[in-house]
Amino acid sequence: MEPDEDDRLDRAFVALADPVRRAIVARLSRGPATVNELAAPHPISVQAVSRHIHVLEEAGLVTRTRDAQRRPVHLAPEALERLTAWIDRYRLIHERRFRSLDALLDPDEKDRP
Amino acid sequence: MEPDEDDRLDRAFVALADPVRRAIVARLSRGPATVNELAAPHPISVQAVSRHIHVLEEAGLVTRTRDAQRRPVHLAPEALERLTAWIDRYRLIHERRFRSLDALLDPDEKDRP
DNA sequence: GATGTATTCAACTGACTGGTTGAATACGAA
DNA sequence: TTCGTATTCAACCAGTCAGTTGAATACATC
Repeated sequence: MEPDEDDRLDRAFVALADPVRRAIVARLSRGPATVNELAAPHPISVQAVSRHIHVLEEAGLVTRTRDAQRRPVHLAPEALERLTAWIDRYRLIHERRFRSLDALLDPDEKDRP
Repeated sequence: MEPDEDDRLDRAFVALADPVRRAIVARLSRGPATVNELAAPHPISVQAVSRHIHVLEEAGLVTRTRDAQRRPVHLAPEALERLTAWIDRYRLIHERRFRSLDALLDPDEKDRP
């Protein structure tokens, strides 16, 4: 059951922990781009960016296609959804618990927006 | 302008990149806990967990109170919101762009669920 | 086939990180 | 004051990671 589901989530969090990779994701949200295009804004070598993209790919955050010698990179929004799902899960558990605590301390306000 | 706003976001992403720290966040969503309580489920030393909590605190993901010699840790859901806000921002930009591309290629389906 | 461009592979390096153990601090209880 | 518990500080170590440069691969064009 769920062989590497946890692994994928972990890789996604690790991938977004790097500011360069987050910048790449931000750029890709506006459309696919090649490695060179993605490297241009950053003061690091193209090779380094290539490896960043590989990390994002392993995390399922991006996919790649072929176009002659180019390898355009595309955002894979499902992986981003998995991340927000994880975060929201615990955020909502916390919030729900908080509300019921409020209700406990202040029983008159049981039905509040 | 926004002195360390970026820094806070970065620390939050880095903090959640570690599975132990994510487990701590998950546990705290069900209510505050002491360092010892948080360390119990993990096969590492209490000192190590103490440092994990410190990282979470620096990222603004948790806060701490005093109770005699205990230092209960509480979840700070606003930081989690900042994370989802970042992710959703680019996820939505991507999705919006995708829809308008669809409409361009297939102009008849302008109003689809 | 030779050249140029886009990308990746390989080997190396310095910095950071997560773990350890041992000592220190803070506080309540006896 | 002494003892026990909770937590943190400090020094150390091994592994990981992001960057580098140089060589290799893949493809289009000349």
